[in-house]
Amino acid sequence: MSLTLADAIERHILALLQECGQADLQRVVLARQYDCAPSQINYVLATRFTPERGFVTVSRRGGGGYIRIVRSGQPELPRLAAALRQSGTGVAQAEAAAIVARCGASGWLTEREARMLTDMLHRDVLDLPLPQRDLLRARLLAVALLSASQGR
Amino acid sequence: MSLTLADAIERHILALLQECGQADLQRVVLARQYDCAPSQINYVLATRFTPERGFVTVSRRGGGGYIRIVRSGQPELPRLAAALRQSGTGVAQAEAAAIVARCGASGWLTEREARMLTDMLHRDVLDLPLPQRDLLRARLLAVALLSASQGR
DNA sequence: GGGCTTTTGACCTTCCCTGACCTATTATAG
DNA sequence: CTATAATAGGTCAGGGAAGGTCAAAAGCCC
Repeated sequence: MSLTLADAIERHILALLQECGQADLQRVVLARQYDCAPSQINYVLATRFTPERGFVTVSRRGGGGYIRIVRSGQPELPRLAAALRQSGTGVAQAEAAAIVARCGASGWLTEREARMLTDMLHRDVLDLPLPQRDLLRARLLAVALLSASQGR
Repeated sequence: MSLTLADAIERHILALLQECGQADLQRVVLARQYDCAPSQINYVLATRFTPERGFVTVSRRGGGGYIRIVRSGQPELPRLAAALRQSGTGVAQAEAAAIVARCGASGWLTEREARMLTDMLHRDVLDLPLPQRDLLRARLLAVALLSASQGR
């Protein structure tokens, strides 16, 4: 559909990232290339290259200034998954729900993903006697979080 | 046999779908073409291109906004969930993966959701003896699909 | 007339893009 | 060394361009 300016710039930056795994650019230069206001670049960064979408940006002002965009893995989720796995202990329904809710609130999971997980981990669904039920829940949750952290 | 405006617009969109399997349109443009209120387009979408009838619509607002309608030949999520539940029988891993993949391909699930489900439903994760394992997988999948269908 | 579907219009939310102004960093003149 | 100029990025409010919602009016068919 009709490519907006923001979309075009997004692609440009994504292409750079594809090439080198990191995109260095100068705001005014890119703005001139696309014949737009420099702040448009900030708009693209703010709406498309957010931490929530797995990017971090660093920049420097003044002479020789630049903007650098890099893909950031999502360390939180793998770390959480590892913690769950290591503990080797089970996870109660309420505990799981709290973890999922926190991940949702901080943007690591979408609202829909959070809802799916919460529903799936309900005791009536797992339907096992108690020591095993919580263990299964822990495994499922760990796998889900790990899986969610793989790319986007 | 009176052809209402809504019917005409429905045919128009169906024709577009026939051509390319996907219909992209701009609301105001189509409204002008049929000399009607823009919200009339929404009415047609809401009454004729519903998930129940096998369509998904996505849209973007603001400059460069558009509406996209795609046919998803795949069974609707709640229906699938109900089928899984009713059958009362288990679901093998390969079967589950295929279902999830189809849902992903037709846009009912995001790529990430599909990956999460596939991973969660792996036999090593469920880790139960065989009649129960497939039954648990069926329950999990049904709940997940149902949950995913609950709004966006 | 009663109950359905269709159609419209007023109002809302979201997204794009810019311009004016601000802050940080470096270069340079005195 | 310090003050100032030059350079570069950051922020924010606001206007315009879409699409979304909802209730009320208008048709239509018993």
